Amino acid sequence: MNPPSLSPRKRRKEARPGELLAAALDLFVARGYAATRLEDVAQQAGVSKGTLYLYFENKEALFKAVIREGILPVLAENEEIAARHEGSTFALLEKLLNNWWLRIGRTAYAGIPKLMVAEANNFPELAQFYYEQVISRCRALLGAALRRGMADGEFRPLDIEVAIDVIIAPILMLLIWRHSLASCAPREHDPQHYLQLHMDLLRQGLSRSQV
Amino acid sequence: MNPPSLSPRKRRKEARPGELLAAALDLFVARGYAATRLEDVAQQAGVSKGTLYLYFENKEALFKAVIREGILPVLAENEEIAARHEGSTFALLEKLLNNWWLRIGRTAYAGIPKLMVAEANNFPELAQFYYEQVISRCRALLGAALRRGMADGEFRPLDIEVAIDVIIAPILMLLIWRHSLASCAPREHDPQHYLQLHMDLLRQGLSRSQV
DNA sequence: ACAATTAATGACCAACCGGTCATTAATTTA
DNA sequence: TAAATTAATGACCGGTTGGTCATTAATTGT
Repeated sequence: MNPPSLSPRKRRKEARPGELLAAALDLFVARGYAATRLEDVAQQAGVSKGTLYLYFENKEALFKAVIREGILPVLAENEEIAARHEGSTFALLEKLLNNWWLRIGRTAYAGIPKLMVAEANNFPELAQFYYEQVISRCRALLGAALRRGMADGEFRPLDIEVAIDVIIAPILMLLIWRHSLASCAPREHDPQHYLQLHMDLLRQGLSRSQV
Repeated sequence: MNPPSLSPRKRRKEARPGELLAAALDLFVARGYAATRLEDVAQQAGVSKGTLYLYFENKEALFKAVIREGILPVLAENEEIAARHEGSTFALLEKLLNNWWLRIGRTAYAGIPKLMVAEANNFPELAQFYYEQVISRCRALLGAALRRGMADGEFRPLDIEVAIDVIIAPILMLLIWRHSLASCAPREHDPQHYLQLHMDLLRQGLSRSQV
């Protein structure tokens, strides 16, 4: 039916998974989980749909692999940073934010939080996975930092669990906005500037002594 | 084919649109725009799919009608509150937040921001509509308040456009969280408590004089 | 009572997509 | 070189859904 062997059908067992994961990240982030067709993922990775199923059991496994390969290592890195840190707790918050920006915020992985928010209700399996693997660890990390800051009097006393949410919210919204309605807005804001203002408000808002 | 007139086929031209809009809001919020089947909307409103198309041209028109009927009136209300307000600007922010909570935050409409974020990329038509009708007006309202607070020295000087985003972020994330991954979290936080903490941080973070 | 009007129905269509599997062919082994 | 192995393919299946339209029947007017 098609011209014989016009397709350069090469066997590259080692490279396929990585290329499929990269294509999957791109398309999942651009279109969401449900709306991403596996045939498109395969095509963008330069293989056929059948080949994708050779390397990943199904759509869900493919998605989980994207998270595992891309997000979890950065989390481990930030946990390491917190463990090694000496100095003011606010400086630790800045370090964590900075590394997060370099490894997630400015990369394609920045689209994952919006995707999870968007699909959580329709794919509870995925939501559970993401909550346990990513969110709970993030919260634990930030919670420990806040406790540290309050314990030595750098921060004023606050409900830790609630404060975690309030503090992370603008950071998450930055990503969510840029991956959803930002295209409708007349002008794009500078993310560095946005994060700077958030940290400014936070420095003054958290402080115990009114500097 | 089916038992004759077992169905209580009643003609209720006046009531149908409202009932269809209520059902649509419920399902759109629960499942998202793309994943909501119009047959389910019709069924929940007690009519057949054909009847839905008698009152709304298509899925998009149905969704826009939900926004128009439910969200825009509240926006007008808040614009009115701001116009009439006298007293400190921070008190105005509290008034606006309070009315927003009563009319949107604690109702089913609270699910709309998550829906828009989730579907914006795949339905640019809808995103444009929402940005122009809702978001730009919200931003204008908050921007005017911030300008007022800075002009009379109550707030310290900040980049208005960026501050709008940073300040709204935790409020939006409250809704987004509750309509997405909250079901995975072990314990539910009290939204009033969350908003209170946000306003506390903000009062101290925005203030010029260090009270 | 009977015809005219129109609200309401639901079978149907075309398009779409996750996942399967028999077939093809690149590569390795002997 | 020939046989064995396995990477890669793509036609196909079952299930789904937005939207259409010919038909049915509730209501209204005379």
